[in-house]
Amino acid sequence: MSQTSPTTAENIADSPGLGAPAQPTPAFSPLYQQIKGLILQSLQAGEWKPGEAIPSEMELAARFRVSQGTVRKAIDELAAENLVVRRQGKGTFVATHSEQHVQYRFLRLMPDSGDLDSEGPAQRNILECKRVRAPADVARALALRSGDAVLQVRRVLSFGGVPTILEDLWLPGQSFKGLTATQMAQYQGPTYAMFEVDFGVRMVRAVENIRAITPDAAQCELLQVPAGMPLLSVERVAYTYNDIPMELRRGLYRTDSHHYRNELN
Amino acid sequence: MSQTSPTTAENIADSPGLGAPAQPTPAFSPLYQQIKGLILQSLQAGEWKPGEAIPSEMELAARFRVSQGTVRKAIDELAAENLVVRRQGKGTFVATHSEQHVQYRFLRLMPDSGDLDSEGPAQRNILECKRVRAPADVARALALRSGDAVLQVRRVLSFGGVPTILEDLWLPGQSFKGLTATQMAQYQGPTYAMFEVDFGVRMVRAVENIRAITPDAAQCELLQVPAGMPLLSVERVAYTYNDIPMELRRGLYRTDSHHYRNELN
DNA sequence: CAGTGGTCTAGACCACACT
DNA sequence: GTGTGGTCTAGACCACTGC
Repeated sequence: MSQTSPTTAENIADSPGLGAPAQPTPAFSPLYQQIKGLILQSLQAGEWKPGEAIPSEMELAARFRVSQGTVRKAIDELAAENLVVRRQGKGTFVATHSEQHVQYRFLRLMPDSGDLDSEGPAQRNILECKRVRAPADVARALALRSGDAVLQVRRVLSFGGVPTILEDLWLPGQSFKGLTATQMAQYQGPTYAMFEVDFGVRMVRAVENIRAITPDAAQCELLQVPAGMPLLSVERVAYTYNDIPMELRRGLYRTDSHHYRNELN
Repeated sequence: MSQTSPTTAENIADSPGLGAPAQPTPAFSPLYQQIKGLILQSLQAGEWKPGEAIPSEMELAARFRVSQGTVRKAIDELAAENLVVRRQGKGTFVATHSEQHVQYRFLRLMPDSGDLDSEGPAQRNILECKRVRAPADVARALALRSGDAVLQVRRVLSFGGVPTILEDLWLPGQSFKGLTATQMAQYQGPTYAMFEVDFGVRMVRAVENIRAITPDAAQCELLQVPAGMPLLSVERVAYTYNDIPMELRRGLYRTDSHHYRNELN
């Protein structure tokens, strides 16, 4: 394929036999972007599970009838977005939360000295896990209808025995059928890893809105914190593939011995 | 150069005649990394000023005796780090804060609806601008010795007439000789742009530590906020090329009508 | 039109991991 | 050794900008 058609509005033929609904490709985009899109579809469709290797660059090049370099550029972007991890000599793997290397994928809280791992594993205390009808704000964040079933989990995270985070999670009832408090409590490793393994839901990005607030009496009690101590309110929406919101999380962080760290580039 | 020496520990000859102290290149790295390093040196040395175009990929390839593709990969990384901006058909330009496209380069505060620009230009009220001897904590953050001269600026930023941010800036006295309150007040556009234009200091990245705090009486007064309202404490260290810290900034943000927004990938 | 960055290819070789 | 990702090259053509 020596630079034949690609520049004008034609796109790669939808790979047949995959059962994908062949959604119409809107406009022109570079070949490697189209390849990226196709690989993305396979990731979403679960053709390769988190932690598994995807086909080699040569195989993909053959499948899509393009050169290896083009596939490479597509995978480069997927790797830059943390959807995929390259390992020299071994292959390219679907990213997963189930690896201790990336313990706290989205948690930006750090002890004032050292890092979270130096404080040992977090203790998770599940206070509640119930099925409720989504309030308006929760429904809006999760792109549901008000009143739809959602699971609500309330828990306290402690580091080194000190209660540090109080958070509520809301999850679409549809996707998280059967989630129980014991399941939340007993699973070893990141909560997002459990979502992958038990529910096939993989979070790929998140957005946080942060404020300073004064906790109410109940919140102070749960965090064993004196009344009036200001806390960090962190509202996070986490998304799966395709920008579908799959979790709303409202956390209160103690910031007297920890801080929220953000690196700006 | 058909793949001759590059893989073993040899590195590119230091480009002669540039006056650079030819600091010894430590170990092996891919060719494109070495090229990236050389371009970086030129950026640091000020061979091309912010906003200016750097030589074309072909020119750089000729200068460094490598292929255009190798230069391209080097520039790709520099662009990913926001040190350089590519513009198709025009060239590659040294990144600058002096463009309204990137108004608030490091400020993550957003109004609860809309964005900062929708609130019109921020009003800056300079309260103080004085030369002081660096306290221990400031000195540590700026990699100075305790007692070294630093400039301290205190100001209030208002959006739509509402005081929203109270912040103190500390700058190394050495690099910011002659900075005055009127200069801070009169300059149109981003403060970081003024640093570039007037002092030749370009900030390329920053790290922020965030906490919830209760302001003292003086702070409440300055922000015209009731006593006891919790505020976001944002401590930022901004770095120039080579990871040299050049600014410490301690800000207090109102988060009753705004929030700190962070996107996690 | 010429010059710039952007895309695509094809082939070579290197570094690494496994067997 | 074989297979994987990683680097490097050389050459072609496309898309955008400005003269």
